[in-house]
Amino acid sequence: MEQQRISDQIAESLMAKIAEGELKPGERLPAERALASRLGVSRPSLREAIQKLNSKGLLETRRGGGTYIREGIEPSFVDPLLAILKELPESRFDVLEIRHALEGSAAYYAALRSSESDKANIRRKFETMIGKHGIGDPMDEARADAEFHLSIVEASHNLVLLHVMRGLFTLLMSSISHNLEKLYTLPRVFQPLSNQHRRLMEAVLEGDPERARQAAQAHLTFVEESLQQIFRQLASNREHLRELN
Amino acid sequence: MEQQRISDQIAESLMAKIAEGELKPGERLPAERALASRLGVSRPSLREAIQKLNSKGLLETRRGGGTYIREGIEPSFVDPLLAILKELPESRFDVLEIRHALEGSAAYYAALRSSESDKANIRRKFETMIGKHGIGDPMDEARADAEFHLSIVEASHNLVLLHVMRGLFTLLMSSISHNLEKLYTLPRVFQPLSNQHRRLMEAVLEGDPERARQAAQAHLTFVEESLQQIFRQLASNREHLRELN
DNA sequence: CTTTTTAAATTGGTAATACCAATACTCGGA
DNA sequence: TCCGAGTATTGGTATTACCAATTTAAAAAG
Repeated sequence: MEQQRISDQIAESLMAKIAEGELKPGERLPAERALASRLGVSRPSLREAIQKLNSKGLLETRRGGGTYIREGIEPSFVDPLLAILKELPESRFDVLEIRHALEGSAAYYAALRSSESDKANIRRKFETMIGKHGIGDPMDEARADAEFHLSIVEASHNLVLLHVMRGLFTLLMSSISHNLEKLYTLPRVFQPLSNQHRRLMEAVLEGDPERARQAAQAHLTFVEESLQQIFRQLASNREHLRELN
Repeated sequence: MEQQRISDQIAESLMAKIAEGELKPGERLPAERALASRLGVSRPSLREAIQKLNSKGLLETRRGGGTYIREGIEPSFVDPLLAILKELPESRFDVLEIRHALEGSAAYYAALRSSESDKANIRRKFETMIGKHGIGDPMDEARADAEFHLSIVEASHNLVLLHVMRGLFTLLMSSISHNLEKLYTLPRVFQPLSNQHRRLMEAVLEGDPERARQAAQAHLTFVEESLQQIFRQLASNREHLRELN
């Protein structure tokens, strides 16, 4: 009675992989023949599954080119927001407030649920983030920072949370990208940041939920205050310029 | 130059025939082999078209039986993320975990920042929610419940938070709609819910951030546990049915 | 050495065929 | 008239082959 079409099973499994982030938007799917043999199914069955996802708008197929995962899946939460943020710069801190609430929980559940591979991934992202510092590309460093935080969110094994956080990061990146370098180049800001990241990671790796939550919240409080200072400074600079006119 | 897949052409033609009434709901489609040869296409191509319409909910296929045109015409969801998460039942509790983290903050900031009109709006939504109880439409009651919570989020004056929460509510509604009535019809569940709502509202109206946060979190904890119980009970019911076979 | 051209490899699209499994139907027997 | 077994029908899956568009890389021209 539990007889499910295998094309449905395939479609479900692919959707799960997209939802879990194993397959990222814009990425290319393996060729049909290769994927079919890897999944141990026939090519027609795989194609039926692909057509379904295609009609749902999750995939995009170009004849002779390949099958790609459609972009614009995350913006379902974010899309209307980009317009808002352009009109209302103050809402930058709205994003930080939400991160403050969410990252604490993410760290908490990550400490509880993370598998060994999750932990290895977090460590790897931490190392690359450290390695990016001082090379001179603040945007690259910011991306590595975001990926470190997202690796913790992934380890929380909450798919909805992962999607929301991804949306928030793209939002944050696009709204304060020009001010990010300040956050990474000032030594008296970077050193505490690095320490906070390390404490957060260690709490998660050791499986201490409460400490992880506190570490995440302390980190976000610091980021929030640092950005506040930077923006205040910029504002006062603008004031000075205005006086000079 | 814009070459269309013939499976798409078939799907389109079938949809047109359904729309024009040439194929009526409940009616049976010709057998795949017959229809394929009548349309002059191969069976795999026809099958791909059928799978697409199948995943859109327009057709219903029974192995060995035949393919029928579905009676109920449901509004098809366009949101890809929604489509994904609807297929993953675990995501229900993912949403609740996030609400747990976010609604506490929303209540906190609402207590700090709400204007007089915000407070009036919250009161109004609370009254309508109470008024809906016992009339017999659980879905309507659930909607009023959601609007009450959203009125508090609005009062937090965080636009990004408002958008995220709206998305989460539609997700929650669509994923547990069939189980919602249990949450509102059982008296021993409704009474505590109502009290929690009142305490949350009072804390916000009186401008007590910490109490508001605690009230929101206590409420979510209760909802989470109640839904866990309901789902566990449903699962055990299914077990019993299975034993009877 | 760079640019352009061309040919081969890769990839999705379609078709034909065979066989399996579940269902529907028919016909014979009670 | 009803019921049950057998058969035909129907959807599900796999295999194979070939076509068409694209991509890639090698080769040729500058």
